[in-house]
Amino acid sequence: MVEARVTTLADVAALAGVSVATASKALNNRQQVAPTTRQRVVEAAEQLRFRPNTLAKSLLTGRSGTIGLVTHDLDGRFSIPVLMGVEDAAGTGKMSALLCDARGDSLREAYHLQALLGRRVDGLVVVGARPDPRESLGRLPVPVVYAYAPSLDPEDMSVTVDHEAGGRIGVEHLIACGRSRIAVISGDPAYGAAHQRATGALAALGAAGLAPWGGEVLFGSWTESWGRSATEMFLARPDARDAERGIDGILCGSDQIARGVLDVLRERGVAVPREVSVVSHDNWELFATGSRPQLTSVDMHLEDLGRRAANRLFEAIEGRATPGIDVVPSSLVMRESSLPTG
Amino acid sequence: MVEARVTTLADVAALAGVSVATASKALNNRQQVAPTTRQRVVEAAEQLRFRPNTLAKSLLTGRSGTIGLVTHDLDGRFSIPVLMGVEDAAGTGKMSALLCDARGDSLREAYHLQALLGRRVDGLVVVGARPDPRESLGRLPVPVVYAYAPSLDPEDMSVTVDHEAGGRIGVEHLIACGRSRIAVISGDPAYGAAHQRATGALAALGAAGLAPWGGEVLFGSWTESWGRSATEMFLARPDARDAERGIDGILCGSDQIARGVLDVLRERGVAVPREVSVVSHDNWELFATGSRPQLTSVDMHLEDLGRRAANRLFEAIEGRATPGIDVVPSSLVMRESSLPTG
DNA sequence: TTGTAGGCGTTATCAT
DNA sequence: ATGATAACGCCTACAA
Repeated sequence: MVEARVTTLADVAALAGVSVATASKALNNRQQVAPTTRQRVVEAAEQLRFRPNTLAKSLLTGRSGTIGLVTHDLDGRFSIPVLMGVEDAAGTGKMSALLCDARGDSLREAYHLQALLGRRVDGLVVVGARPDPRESLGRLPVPVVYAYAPSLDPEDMSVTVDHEAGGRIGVEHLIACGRSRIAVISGDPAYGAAHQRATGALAALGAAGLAPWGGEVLFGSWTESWGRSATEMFLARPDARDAERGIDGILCGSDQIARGVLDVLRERGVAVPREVSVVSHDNWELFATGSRPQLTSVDMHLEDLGRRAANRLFEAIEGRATPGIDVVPSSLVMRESSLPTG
Repeated sequence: MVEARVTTLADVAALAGVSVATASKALNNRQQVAPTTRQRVVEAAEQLRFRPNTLAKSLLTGRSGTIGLVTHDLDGRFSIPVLMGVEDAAGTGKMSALLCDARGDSLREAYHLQALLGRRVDGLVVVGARPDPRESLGRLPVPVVYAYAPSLDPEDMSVTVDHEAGGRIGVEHLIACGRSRIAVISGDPAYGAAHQRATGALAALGAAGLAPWGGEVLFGSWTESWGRSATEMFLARPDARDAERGIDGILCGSDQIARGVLDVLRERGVAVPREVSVVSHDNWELFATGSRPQLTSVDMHLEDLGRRAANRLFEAIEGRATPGIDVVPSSLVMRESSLPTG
């Protein structure tokens, strides 16, 4: 399709036979213009498919109506929902989002930052690849909100997840299901989240006077394969399936891990949820609902997190900045892998 | 963090004790400025952390250095790699991308379109939620490239996937593995891709003088659950595991379907790939490598598709538009679920 | 080598 | 009610 020339307000004014000033007022619903004139201008604008040049307005107002979105794993599982939330919050207003993928590289991040600031974004949302706290970008000419991965500087604005609470919620649910011999399979120990979830789980167990089955939390990776290995390790213990002392619940660090767990349990003829109840983290629909049985999982509400980040940013842009970390509570999504009560 | 005031070229010029014109020349490496002056200007710029206002330049040049990205399923599996490719191609240059999620809603799409055109994007990439052809946006003031979902108008620029070839490739590989009794489990019949992949598969079978095992291609949905059901239907046939006439290969419409297929085959004690080889589509790493055995899968090279879309758009922006559909070839990624030869 | 002036498209102010 | 004009920040002739 060939491009047509871009029409300007001057074109509209000319066609309507008025000055640009009048045309501007007419189109912006200023009250100092005759109805008939306004009508003529509006028609001219429509006829010419006039679309005001936001850039010119921005130059004048100093506001671009644009925010910068810096992500660190566009291909990852966690950035996307956050981005959606941000986009959602922005879309409902008149904000647009410039997207950049820095891929965990701080040089690339710096480069993109320059480009965004040059485009005079009104603010920035920086989405981390992993939940671990990150370096602050420091003092910038526009407000910044750190999403998912909070900033190390408490004076910055961050919105993140309470992984410890996630672990707690998972265990509490298992206990509520009447389980007391609960094994905990966490993920990659290089991630703070793996430890925090474990800590929360241990706390909940402790509060009920329990200890994790097998004596300790297992760390590995966020993969199905690790879920399978860990489960096999557990089942290899002589008392694993003992009616009195065997496992009756498993908390997994992610849906993928849980997926591996379920596969092995099925192979070994362990009934889920009757014999062993399973709860996992992330509530990744695809994994959680594709499995048999479907997974009960802790949802981090990442899209909500993104929306909050955006809204906090908008407030900061309006001059009402709120330093500190905002924690979005997780919640449990119940499915078949854990039966409430028995 | 508190915001600092934004510095302008005038500030730099003032600090350096020159006119804005000279400052501009100095910073843009124009050759008509004394080295010492340039030095002073550069230092002033650095000291003030000067960052030229791209918007002002855009107003002047008529180029915003920005492209609009309209996606229809940010949460979906297929948009993201395409977006990554686009972002990648843009990032290497000096283009930035404005991201919008229209969520399959054409009203929302129109709304976002207005916003993007108002921001004077230099061009647009429209990414479909599904591969089926879509309505053209028609004549717009900037070039548009349709990615993944091609435009119905052949005069538009589109970059898409050859699903038929994908189906063909899958079957040809199975045949090359020595398989001849190949069942085909496709996906949701509401998707053109489901039919095209099936058509390609049938063509390849026909070329080898074969017909699909069971007589026809099965359509269902893109889920694991459907993969399981379909497999059970096949295995329920009396000759399914006959050494002479039984299934020895399965082509699946997606990795998720294949996942379900593998699960049931394992449960029934069917050895993969020895007894039955399995090939699927999409090559979604997470699914393809998490399964046992890992999946041989047809990769659509979506990131490459995104890059191509972006590059074609950039060419069009430069005035070298190339109407028509560009098809990115798929290729096979071999893993354990299909053994080459036997 | 440096500075002055005009203009990009829009809005707001101030005349008319 | 309408229009002329300045201003936003920058770049590029052209003049000095």
